[in-house]
Amino acid sequence: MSSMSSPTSRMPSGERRESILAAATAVFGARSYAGTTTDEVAKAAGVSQPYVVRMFGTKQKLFLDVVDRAVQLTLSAFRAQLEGPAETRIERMGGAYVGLLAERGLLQTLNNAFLLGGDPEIGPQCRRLFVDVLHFVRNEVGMDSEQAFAFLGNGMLINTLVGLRLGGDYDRDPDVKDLYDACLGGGVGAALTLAPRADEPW
Amino acid sequence: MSSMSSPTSRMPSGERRESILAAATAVFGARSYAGTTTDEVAKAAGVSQPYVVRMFGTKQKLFLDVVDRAVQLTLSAFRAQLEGPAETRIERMGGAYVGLLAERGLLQTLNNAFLLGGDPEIGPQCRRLFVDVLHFVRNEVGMDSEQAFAFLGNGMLINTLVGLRLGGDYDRDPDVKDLYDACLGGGVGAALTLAPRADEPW
DNA sequence: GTCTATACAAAGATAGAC
DNA sequence: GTCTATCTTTGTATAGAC
Repeated sequence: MSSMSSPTSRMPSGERRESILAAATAVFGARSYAGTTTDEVAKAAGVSQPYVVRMFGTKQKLFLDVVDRAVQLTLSAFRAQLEGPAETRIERMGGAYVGLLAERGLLQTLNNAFLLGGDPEIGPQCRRLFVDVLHFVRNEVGMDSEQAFAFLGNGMLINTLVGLRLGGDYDRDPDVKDLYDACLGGGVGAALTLAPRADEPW
Repeated sequence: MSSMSSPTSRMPSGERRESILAAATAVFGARSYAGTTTDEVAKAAGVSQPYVVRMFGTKQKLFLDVVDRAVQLTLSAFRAQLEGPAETRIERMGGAYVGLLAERGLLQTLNNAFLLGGDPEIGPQCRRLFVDVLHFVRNEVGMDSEQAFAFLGNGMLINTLVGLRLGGDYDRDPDVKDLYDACLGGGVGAALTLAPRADEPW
């Protein structure tokens, strides 16, 4: 077995790329875009810092790739719910959204991205991706304007609860409990299990 | 007239403090917590960088003061709508929320704060403040669990649209238009006028 | 109350070896 | 494909003058 430091065991570039993207999603989600260091991403992925930069060019490009992947994963999760009875479609999509919590940092990374509209390079891509999601729910899922509004608002509130790491207050504050229940319906249990706790790094 | 550089015209410490907090709100809202430099805050406030640090101790304390002020301003805006007919109260509160866009960066700063739940110092205070708002709408305004859920989700979606700076797409994309209309009701006009554009620094 | 000068640490990116 | 070493810039915070 090769020594742990120095050349981390070789890996096909596609797999390595995916594992760095997943690690970066966790770190960006917990620390924000600017608050993330390429070194922390590297450590989380088990590679060296210069290697991360070398593979993605710049931290900014890495972030853009992470955000794009996050949106594609989200759309895939939604698309998987298109088959099946239309009456419960939106509810199933909500469940799929909660399932995305299994991808550490994904929802929080999206919310972070959605705050960077003022950045000349990041802003335009984030707007495009958000509009992609909007077009998907309106045109492919067939939601009307009111449904899309409610669905997206629900999603953003879930992101907030997750980003705040408010789950620890669920059984300490009845108002918090009510909000979680209204927001997550049957998915509360999954959300509380999957979401990061206040004291976890991510 | 005293020269523009060197001792900026003296100002009572309370006023200076408030003007730095307002400037910092704009910068934090546009650049996130980690992405903000104390120097940029200083420039926006028209004072020197060391002076900002000296007045607030650390960048972190400055941020905590900014976030606290943002929540207090929000609660004040809501409280001002408590008098008047109960039937339209929630709607009026929504209007008051849009009015907060006049305070540059306030809504975006809040959303940024709500993503920092994993920070050992910032997280606990942000949870407390969010729960304060929740308690206010439930107990002082008297919203039921469903109303609070819808109201807060609506708010978070507004924050997202503002942070993304999606207003420029309002009359370019019918789906975006519908979303703005559903989300902001009669307040669309105000929102589009008050929110920062994609190319503005804040 | 406010500034200039500066010390010191952190982090992105590059060069080049294996 | 992956690492070590390092250059360079930036940014927080301190010291001390006015």
